[in-house]
Amino acid sequence: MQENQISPSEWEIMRVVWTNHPISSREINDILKEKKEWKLTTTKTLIGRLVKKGMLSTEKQGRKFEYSPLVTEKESIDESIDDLLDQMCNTKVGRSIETILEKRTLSKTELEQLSELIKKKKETAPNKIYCTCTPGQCGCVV
Amino acid sequence: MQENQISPSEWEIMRVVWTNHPISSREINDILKEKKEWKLTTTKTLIGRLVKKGMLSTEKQGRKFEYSPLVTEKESIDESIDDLLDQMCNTKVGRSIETILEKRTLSKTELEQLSELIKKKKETAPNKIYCTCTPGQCGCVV
DNA sequence: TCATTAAGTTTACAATTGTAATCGATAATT
DNA sequence: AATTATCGATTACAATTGTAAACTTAATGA
Repeated sequence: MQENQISPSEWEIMRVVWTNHPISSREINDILKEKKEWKLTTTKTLIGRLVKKGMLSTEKQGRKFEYSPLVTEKESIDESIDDLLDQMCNTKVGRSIETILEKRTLSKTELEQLSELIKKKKETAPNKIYCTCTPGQCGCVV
Repeated sequence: MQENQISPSEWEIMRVVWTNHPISSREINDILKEKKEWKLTTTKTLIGRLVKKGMLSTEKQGRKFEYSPLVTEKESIDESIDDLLDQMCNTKVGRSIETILEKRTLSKTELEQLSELIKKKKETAPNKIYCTCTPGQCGCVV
């Protein structure tokens, strides 16, 4: 199936480790206590899977283990976004960004940065986006 | 687990049906022939699951069935995006959009529309985005 | 009419994921 | 030293997903 992605539950663990590391399984579990009503063993299972997937490193600290991330949060987020966008036609990406912008709140600064970036992109932007979908999977007239 | 989402393989089917409907299972399979080397039965299984999930409607047309979408492509795309963004801190959304813009090519028209939208959003944008993450799951200083 | 197609349905089976109990080793406590 | 509390590791088990064979029924062609 898919090549070693981070599942939603695993993502919860990763966020904790990205924020605090090195960190022990108990500490991870404590942090997630209210949000997810997981038993300690559940947390441990997820940690184990993340270690096996190469997402977390372990270091024996005395008798216990301390975990640290082997991938960055940005990397992982970007990958998820890519996976998502790869599922749709190129010509739908623009509209999707619009939808995000409509629904989510960004700060003035963030919007300003986006404006800048867009201005720059406009210089080299094509007049038309070409669809590369399998014929029959999108209605674009290329 | 997750509430009736569309899996990647199912998504392939949906794209075909969104583009061409009503459509029969054989036609769907023909369209996907080169992209996915699925047996006809595989296609049928996926169609069956989508019908069960309420994503496709069936209509008996003589002896065979014709399938049509019960959800729109935009709805589905937006939902996927929401699921993804919900996994991250509010304060990371802006940066994520930037990343998309950097990596994907948008047309002049699309960029123009985004500019417009951003301009409008700026009027009501806050100076700061507030993080609502579980403490310990992100490093934002709120 | 009888065999062959073709449609959908049922069954299958491994991998992934969500969730957790149990086990074995080690450390801390009494 | 004996007991208990902790760790990580192993095992468990159902739901979802990817992928497909087998089955049933109805239609079509010989």
